[in-house]
Amino acid sequence: MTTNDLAARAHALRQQLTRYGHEYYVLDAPSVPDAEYDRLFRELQALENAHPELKTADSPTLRVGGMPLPEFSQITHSVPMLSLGNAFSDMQQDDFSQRHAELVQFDERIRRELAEAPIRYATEPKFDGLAISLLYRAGVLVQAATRGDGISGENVTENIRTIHAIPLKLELAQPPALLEVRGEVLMLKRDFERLNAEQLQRGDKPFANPRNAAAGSLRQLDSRITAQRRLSFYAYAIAQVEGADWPLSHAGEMDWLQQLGFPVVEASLRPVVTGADGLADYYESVLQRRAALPFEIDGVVYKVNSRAQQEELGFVSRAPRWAIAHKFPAEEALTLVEAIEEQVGRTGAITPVARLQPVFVGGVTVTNATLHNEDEVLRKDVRVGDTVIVRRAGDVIPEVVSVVLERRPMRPAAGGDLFSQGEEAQYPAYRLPSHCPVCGSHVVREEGEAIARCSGGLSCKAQRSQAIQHFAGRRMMDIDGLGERYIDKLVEYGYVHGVADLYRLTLDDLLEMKRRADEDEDEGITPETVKAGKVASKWAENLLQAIAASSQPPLARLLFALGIRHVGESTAKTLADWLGALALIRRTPAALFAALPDIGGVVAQSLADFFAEENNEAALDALLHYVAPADEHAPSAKLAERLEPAVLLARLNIPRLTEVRSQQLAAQISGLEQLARMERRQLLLLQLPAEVINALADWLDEAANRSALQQLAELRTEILNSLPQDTVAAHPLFDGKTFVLTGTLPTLSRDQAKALIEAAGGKVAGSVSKKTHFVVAGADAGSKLAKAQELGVAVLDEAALQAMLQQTAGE
DNA sequence: CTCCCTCGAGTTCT
DNA sequence: CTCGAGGGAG
Repeated sequence: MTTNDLAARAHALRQQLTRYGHEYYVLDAPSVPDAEYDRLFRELQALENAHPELKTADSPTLRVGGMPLPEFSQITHSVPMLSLGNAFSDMQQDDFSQRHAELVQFDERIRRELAEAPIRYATEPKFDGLAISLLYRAGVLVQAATRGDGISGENVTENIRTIHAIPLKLELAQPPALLEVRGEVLMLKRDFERLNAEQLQRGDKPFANPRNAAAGSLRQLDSRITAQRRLSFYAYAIAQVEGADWPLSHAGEMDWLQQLGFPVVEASLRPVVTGADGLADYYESVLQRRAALPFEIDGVVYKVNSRAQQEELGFVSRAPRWAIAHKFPAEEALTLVEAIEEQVGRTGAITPVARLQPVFVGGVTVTNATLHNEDEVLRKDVRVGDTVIVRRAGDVIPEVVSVVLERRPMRPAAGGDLFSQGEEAQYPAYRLPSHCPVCGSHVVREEGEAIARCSGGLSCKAQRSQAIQHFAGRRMMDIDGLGERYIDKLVEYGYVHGVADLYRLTLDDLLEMKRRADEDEDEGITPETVKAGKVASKWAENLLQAIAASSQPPLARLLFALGIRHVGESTAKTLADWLGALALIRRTPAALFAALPDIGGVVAQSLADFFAEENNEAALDALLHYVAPADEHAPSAKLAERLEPAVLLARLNIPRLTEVRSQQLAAQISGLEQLARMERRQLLLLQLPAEVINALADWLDEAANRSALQQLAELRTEILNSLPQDTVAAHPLFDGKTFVLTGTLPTLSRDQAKALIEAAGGKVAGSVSKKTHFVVAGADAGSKLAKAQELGVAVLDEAALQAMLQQTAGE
């Protein structure tokens, strides 16, 4: 055969196989026997292997998967994958009338917004699977991504290609230039059961539920494994279309998707209904059919059918206002409280946890449920030995709903006190221990706070171990391979006392620790031990490398990693941006911290306390032997305005000295240094109410206060002198303005645009609110643009932004 | 002083 | 994901 003949044959085979596959997997109506399909498939495979140049992006041979990937790459969604709001309250299984009332409310709200009636709603089941975005260019599947955080997700194209129900190529002579389809990957109940049977046969662990099985299968780096799992897909939305007409209603979208070859849920499960009654009928009917459906669902979804109306309704923060999820009541189960134990968190927070008799609810076996805090336990009056109703709240975290009092071992006497004296003693109400269950330190509950804390600080093993866990976390120092189990052991056996010790660990330490840990848990030495030794040394080498690799973190990550109370990712970034260097941050007094944006009295004091504490100082010094922030810089030029004497005075917590009085005071003195030297009689000359002056004088009479003020003044001068001298004055059009970026800009990346705006004195925020001054929108802008238009916020494109920036040069 | 929003912290299971 | 606390605006 000539090359042309071969190409033609390959093309014909692909067409034939694609058609047969569609008949089999989407239409569920095969027209040829499986053997015939297999024969053609192998012919194409052989042809492509012999002539790799004949391979195409839409070939059915891709369905068997390819080489394992080292990791998934990240993909930014050009249209964010939003989550759906849920306007309905959790309720009992069969509270029909309340459900109806809430639907009427929902429908009324939509009608009010649209000033139109009645409203037509497209409906569909809410699949319990994984949301996926599929991108087709010129009709060929080129990219598939998971939802991730909604903004960016993982590139799972290879795996998605192995799902036969997903077309690799659209059934159109003239496909749209661009089409982005959203839908759900899931595993049918029958495929789930078959997979679990196979898993058991192989001696592998079965999956807890179809959702986990689907997620586990899709997240395989080796797509050949994904190919062996029977995953299904249902499309439910279009995110982008170019080069074709976008249907005018949601139902129209669904019909079009079906024509294009996408599996969509059968028509009787997605009727277009009218008004609250229509929604209620639909809800009840799907609830009835739930068990008989081939896939798992956790509720239904209502969408305003008309796309024009959808646009009119727009978005609120992260969810469309024209689509809403109506979840079925969470499955509940009864179980026994075997014990109530306390966990000690990183900050010392003591959390009571109910240890439950294992019970299968909502797709997983639940054995623990948090009881949050003392008040919560008492409010629900959960006691050891009680039978409780458990459910998985928000679909994830197990929750004790209530106690079944009738089943309490000592039944209360009818009409009388709940318990007689003796019974009360036997089944006592819960009491939070007065001493930490781990280290025995006192448990302290601050006035007005819900949470009680262990006062042991880092001398408490639980807190120390979790402080190290936090330090190693992905968003902090990102030390891979250092899991909870090993950290606990390293602390327990005394290899690690503080975070600095991590950097002193040797290969021998790690292997010894692991050996001891294994001995403690398993019984004795197994024949596997020799083999395990090799695996262990690999693990230990990797870990040492990961630890070494973490020695030059960005300052913000290091600060976050220190685990200072009230200092999370965002506050750490503020500190790094504004103050620039750890050495400066370490000697910054509370008043100066509090002068920074989004840092108030509590956070500022927490910071100052942390760095003043000797143990922390020592630990930090030790750490700095091994770790140096990579991006330290001079304080931000913008700091100057934050260091105004009036601002600092107001943050010193001097009695009676309010914001206004601070300004008046600042105007009358030449600087903080002068104030720090003033005697009472000099203060009396100030133009301020006598009581303010007296309070100020009393405050200054405390030697500690006076020297703190003196030091603050000196530090202020020092910082001002260290500020970059050649700073251009902030751009008047940008200074203090808040910008929000959305969509893809033609030439600038998101980070570049952000840097430009910040350099000009502007602030870049994540979401649009009344306080936003400008929204910079690029291609495929999503909800933020809609929100901006809704709030009447000025919208710029990249060119307009550049033009605004250019005006700096002119001035 | 009172709202509203953002940030921090805690949590379960595979 | 959800709750509570902190920060800042009105």
